[in-house]
Amino acid sequence: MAESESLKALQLQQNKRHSKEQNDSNLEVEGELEDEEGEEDIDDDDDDDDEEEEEEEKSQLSELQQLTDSQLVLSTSQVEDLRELKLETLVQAPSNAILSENDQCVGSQDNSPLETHVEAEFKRQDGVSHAKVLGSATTQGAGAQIQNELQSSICSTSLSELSPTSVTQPISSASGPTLPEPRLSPSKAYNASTQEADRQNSSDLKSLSAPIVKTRIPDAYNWRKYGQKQVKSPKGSRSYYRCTYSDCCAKKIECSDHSGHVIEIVNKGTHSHDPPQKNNYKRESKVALSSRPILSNSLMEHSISILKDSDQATLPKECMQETPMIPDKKRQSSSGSNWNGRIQIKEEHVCEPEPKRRVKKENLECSGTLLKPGKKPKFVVHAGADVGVSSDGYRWRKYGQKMVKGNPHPRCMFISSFIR
DNA sequence: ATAATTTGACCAGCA
DNA sequence: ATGCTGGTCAAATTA
Ligand SMILES: [Zn+2]
Repeated sequence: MAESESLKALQLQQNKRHSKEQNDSNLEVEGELEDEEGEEDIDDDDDDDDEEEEEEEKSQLSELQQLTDSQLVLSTSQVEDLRELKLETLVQAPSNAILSENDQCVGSQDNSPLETHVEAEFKRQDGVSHAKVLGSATTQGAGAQIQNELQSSICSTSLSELSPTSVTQPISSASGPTLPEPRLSPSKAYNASTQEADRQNSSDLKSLSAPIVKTRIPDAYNWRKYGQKQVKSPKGSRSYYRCTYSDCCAKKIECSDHSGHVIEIVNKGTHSHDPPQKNNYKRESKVALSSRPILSNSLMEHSISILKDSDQATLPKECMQETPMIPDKKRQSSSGSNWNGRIQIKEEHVCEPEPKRRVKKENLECSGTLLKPGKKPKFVVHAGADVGVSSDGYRWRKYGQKMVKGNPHPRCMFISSFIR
């Protein structure tokens, strides 16, 4: 077992190294399964040709329009809306929507293959610290944050109806106009971050009737991946993302199964800001074009389970096993594609920040004088005048200044000017 | 040149 | 103490 695992890992790595060659073969493979919808997954091979990207996107868009038109009634004149709506419409649950104000939901038909589930699980544990949770369960406003996030894929209205125990109910998603606007440009950070899973998918995915699964749940925020781990027990991987917004400490963890499908997303912490909304960028349009369809593809055949929780301790591993899929079937799938497409989204609100935080090495160095080889100690002192005695007691002379992205303030470089 | 991702190492908590 | 695991860091790599 272990051997096969490592072998797989090796292969994966090779895939990465020679992704382009791999792409070719993958394309062949995919070719068999999506003759008709093949156009949708241009993203697969667009690594090389930036130039054609746009054109392809345009054509893709028209394809999209056709597709969507066939599925539901949309005014095609509103291309913008269409782009946004694509996702939601696809995500839309069958007609038995709970939603009453389905003005927002563009006429959903039953032919959508997909269900959307909202699961809320609130386990009361020993009473402590869960008042908050319950609060958020019963009052809609408890977390604007949560609302925001949920809204991006699911109608928020149903949330208020969730019972405190554990509910799974199909709802109609698509909160069209009410969306804070969308998941837009996570694109870059995001697309890239999916690559690994994508590659896996492209090889494993064969038997799925849908095109490529770009495993990514849209949300309006930009995430940067800062870690990934292989996990054994459910066998898969876990990706760690952090919100790119400065000073925002929101994180999320994506758990994928062995074939790279995201089976669970855990949101940790709350954003200290509103979802980014940059429509003024030129690139944005492009990005939007390319990213939205991708996302929608990914969601087409999924069910999404959203699971709210305040504390991971309340959700032991059982849940992990519960959610992914029916245990019986999961094994034998020849291509590992029996994954039933359910993604669980979980909200976690940690009261106290990260008890687990690793101690910064700088601190270690400072205190313990143990220096990693090749690491230089770094000291940060308060800025003073261009020349003069700084708060560290030494005299520095400014010799440069540059702007650093993401930081409104310029970075000034100082050189020690020896005095007496 | 710059920023984002990958990936092995590291740390802390737990059994 | 030992090993395992989840989470994070950061150098190297990639885009
Ligand atoms: Zn944020």
